[in-house]
Parts: sequence; C-alpha cells; structure tokens
Amino acid sequence: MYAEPACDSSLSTPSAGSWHVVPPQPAVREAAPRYPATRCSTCSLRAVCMPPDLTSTELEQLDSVVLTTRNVHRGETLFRAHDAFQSLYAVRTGSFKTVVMHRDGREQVTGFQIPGEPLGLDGICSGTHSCDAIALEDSTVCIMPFGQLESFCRESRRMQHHLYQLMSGEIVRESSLMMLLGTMTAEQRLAAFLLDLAGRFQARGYSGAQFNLKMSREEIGCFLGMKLETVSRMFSRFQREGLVEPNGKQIRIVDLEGLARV
Amino acid sequence: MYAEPACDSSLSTPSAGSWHVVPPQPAVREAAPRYPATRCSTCSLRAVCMPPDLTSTELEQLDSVVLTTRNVHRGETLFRAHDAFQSLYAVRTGSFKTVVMHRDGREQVTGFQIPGEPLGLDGICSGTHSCDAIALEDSTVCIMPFGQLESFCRESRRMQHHLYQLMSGEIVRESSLMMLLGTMTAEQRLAAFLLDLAGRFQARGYSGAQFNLKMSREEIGCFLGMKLETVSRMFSRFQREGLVEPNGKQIRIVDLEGLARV
DNA sequence: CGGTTAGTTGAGAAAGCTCAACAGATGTGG
DNA sequence: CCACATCTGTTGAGCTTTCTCAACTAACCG
Repeated sequence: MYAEPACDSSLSTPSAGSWHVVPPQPAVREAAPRYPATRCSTCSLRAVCMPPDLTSTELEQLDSVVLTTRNVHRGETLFRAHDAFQSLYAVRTGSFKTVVMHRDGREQVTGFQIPGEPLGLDGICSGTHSCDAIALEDSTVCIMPFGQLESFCRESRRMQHHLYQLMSGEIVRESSLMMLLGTMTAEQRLAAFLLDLAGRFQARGYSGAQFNLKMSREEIGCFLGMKLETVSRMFSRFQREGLVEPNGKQIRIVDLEGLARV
Repeated sequence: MYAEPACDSSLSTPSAGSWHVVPPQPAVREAAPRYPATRCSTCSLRAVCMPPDLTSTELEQLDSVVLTTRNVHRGETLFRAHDAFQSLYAVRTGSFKTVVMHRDGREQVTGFQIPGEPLGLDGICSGTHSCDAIALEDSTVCIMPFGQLESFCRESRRMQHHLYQLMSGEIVRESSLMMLLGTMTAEQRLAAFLLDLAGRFQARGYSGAQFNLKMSREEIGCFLGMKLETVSRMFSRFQREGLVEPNGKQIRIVDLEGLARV
C-alpha cells in the first residue's frame, strides 16, 4: 500500500560485508546485500526526510552520503540491540517496528516507522543499538553511514540543523508517548494511536481516513502498554460507537472529531 | 546536598532581556538575571557534562559558548512549553523536573535532572519548548546559546559527536522509560526508579545508597504513571521487605540486589 | 503555635488482565 | 486445489492491580 515501488535492482554491491554481529536468528542470516540508492535529489520522499532548502551543491553531497539502500523482508531485522552502530536509516518503502527488550523477556514496542521516518538514532549514544528494528512487511531503507553524515553536517549548516531537529523530534515524540502510557486509559491510548497514524499517513499523501495496519493487535498492545485482548475490545467499542470501521487490519476512521474527544 | 556551591555572584549581566513569553505565572516573573559562569575548563562536573578528550583550544572555545549561568528558585521554571527555544542548559547545582501537559490538564513528568544533566533538548525540533522545566530546589544552570553551540560543533568534531551522543542518550533514556511505563508493575517501577537514581548519584560521586528525594510522592507518581497513594504503599512494602529504609524524603537503600530482583 | 501541605493507611470500586472458547484468515503439503 | 494446521482476532467470565475517596498523622511555614 505504501508509496514508491521498492528499489529491487539486482546489481548487488559486493561492499556489503558483515552488517551485524550475528546472534541466534531464526533463519539463515546472510550479509545483507545493499543496492544502489536512487538519488535523494529525485526522491519523492525528500520533502518528508530532508530540509526543504538545500542548495543543489548540498543535494549532490547528500546523494554521495546516501549511496545505498537495503531490502528487509517481513519479520527480518534491520538491526538488533547490541549490534554495532554504523548508519542511520530512512524508511523508503514498507514499515518497521522498534522493540526494546528486557533480559527477563519483557518487550516494549517503542515505535512504528513508515516511509520518510528515521531509524537507528538510538545507536549514536553508545555506538551500539539499543533496540531491534523489525520490518512489518517487505521494506526498503536508505542507508546513511553516520561518519559521512557527520562530516557532511560539519560542512552544511542546514543539514547539521536538520539532524539536530530530527533527533529532538524523536525526543518530543517519545515524551508524548510517555504521557500516553503514564496518564491515558486504554480507550484514549488507542484513539491517540489511530489519530497519530492518520496524521502521519496524511502528511505523506496517503489517506488519513482509511489505512492498513501492518502490525498485529499484539504489537499495537505492546506499543500502547496493554494486552491484545484489550486492543481488540477497544476496536469493538469504537465500532459500536461509530467512530471507526475496523475490518481486521483495514481501518476506516469514520468520526475523526469523536475519536479526538475520547 | 548536591555538589558545587551555587554561583551566586551578583554581577548581573544586562544582556538578559526577555527569556520567556510570560504566561500566567504564580508570582512576579522578571527577566531572569544571568551571572557569569565559572569556566567549563575548571568545572568539577566537566567529566559528566562534556567529552573527555577536548583539546585546550576546544576548552577555550567552549568557555566562550558557556558564558553565563542562571539561578532558578525552587518551584520556578527555567523554561515552559511554548517558550521560544534559545539555549540548551546543563544543571550545575540543584535539580529539576520536566513536565509535559495536555490541554485537559493531564500532566506527565518526563524526567528528573540532577547536576551534569542536560535540559532543553526538546526545543530544537520546532524552535519551541514542548515541556516545562521546573526547579525542585534552588538550582543553577549553565546556559549554552544553541546557535553558538552549533557553530562550535561545526568546528569541533569531538563536540559535534558529543552533542549527537547526548541527544541519542536522551532518546535511549526515554525508550527505557516507555518500557517501564508499558510493561512494569507499580512495585517494579518504583524499584527501577530508585536504582536509576542511585546509579546517577553514584556516577557523580555522591552516595548511591543514601540520598534525598527532592521530589514529592506525587511527582514520583506522575513520573512513574501511578498515583501518590500507590507510591506511598510501595515504599511501605519495600520497608516491610527490608529493601529500603525510607524516612520521608531521605532514602536509604538497604538491599540493592533485592531491589533489582523485584 | 495554628494552618497548611505532604505522606500514610484502609476499604470499596473500576479498569484492565488472565484464561478460555471460538471464528476467520492464512499458509502448506498432499 | 482442497483439507488440515496454524496463526490472528474476537468475545466472555472471573480475578488482580491499581485507583478513588476518606480519615488520620507528621512535617513544614509563617
């Protein structure tokens, strides 16, 4: 359902090498192949991803930072906690979830990422990722090697500021999630979640009124701090109240204002 | 109880001007006076605040970015949501809480900051702060005008990286808070909170086993997503179980391992 | 020293969880 | 391409945790 067709050019670059410390992993875990990126300068998501006012020189430089993309199949990880941090990523097609895990097995989904949204910012701090990023469907990401990005940011004031803004935005996003988890009822959480998603889809030119949830009820619950049964009950309640028309994963928002009033 | 004596030199700099859009505020809200900072190069918190490997030239430049400090009295705000973002701050003495507020009055404390910790990172994103920063006791902060800091970071690779690390660290901190709010019981939350605080005090050379909570039970509850009564009950439970010896705001951790096992 | 605020404790209510049954959807091998 | 197994989602009933309301005590402040 999402934008651009995945870049599936098969000119695999040999440069890939070992992306990850390879821990126990369901299936064979090959060195992830990279593919040449189509350029930022012509990308339809540029307005979502990048500052609006880059000069053509800056765009050229940017193209030389974002040289490759990578395909991640549904259920596979882009990176996992404890992997060495190398690059920042931007979702190009598809969608991801990020999950932090406690030793005792407790899991918390900390976010869902759709095209144009960043991944990997958690890794800068310690040089090691602190969460897993898992594809919810077959997806593509742009790869921005962080060292090169940093160099670029020392040259470009605009790009420097953009990266600070991006990270600050992540901080603010997480704060409002804390508010959600700390102060809202199950009903309010789900409403806020749907409204947030609707807004993000709309900002990317998709319908905000009707969309397809790629994540399961369990994943939604794990994000919103409640059990899947409760998520399901709340969907049913919204349907009864004529706010949302859920059809499995297909969601139609009927009464936006009503949902906001919950 | 915290480190350094506050810099209370009264050579108020006239440069202060209007720091804030002044919304309804309990008392008189004057333009906050700034005081000359004692230098980063000689600050005992430097190891906590700044990258360890700055050259003497970089230290000099840093001193010229962090020219001023500001005193904030107990209960007063350093900045509030919707204030224009100007500067990043580092707590020098005392402590703060950051609070995000929903229109309907719901509040969530998103963090407590002790000496050496940053404040204001939320403002970069939109140029406007998204939370209130309120002093829990009479406190002092170092002021880092963000424009100057950005310039400095374009010149100093180390400083640039440090700021990225700082922001990434905030992202990781908030993720683990989401885990706390999303998956833990009231008992586990309070235990995790005490252990976190103990670690942070210890890292600053204070006792991790005995410390003074500057925040009320209500503020703790608002941070941990529970009511003050529940916080109180959990303290009592920890006391009964011989894990913690709470004496009002004075906390002594008796059984660190036990607390970690909760 | 009296008034106010902060903290503790108890009892009953409510939200959300657990367990369980079942229905649809999805996928797989014969 | 069907039949069966598996996974995902829905719904119900009873239980647990936390909240709410209330009373009371201790600490703090002017």
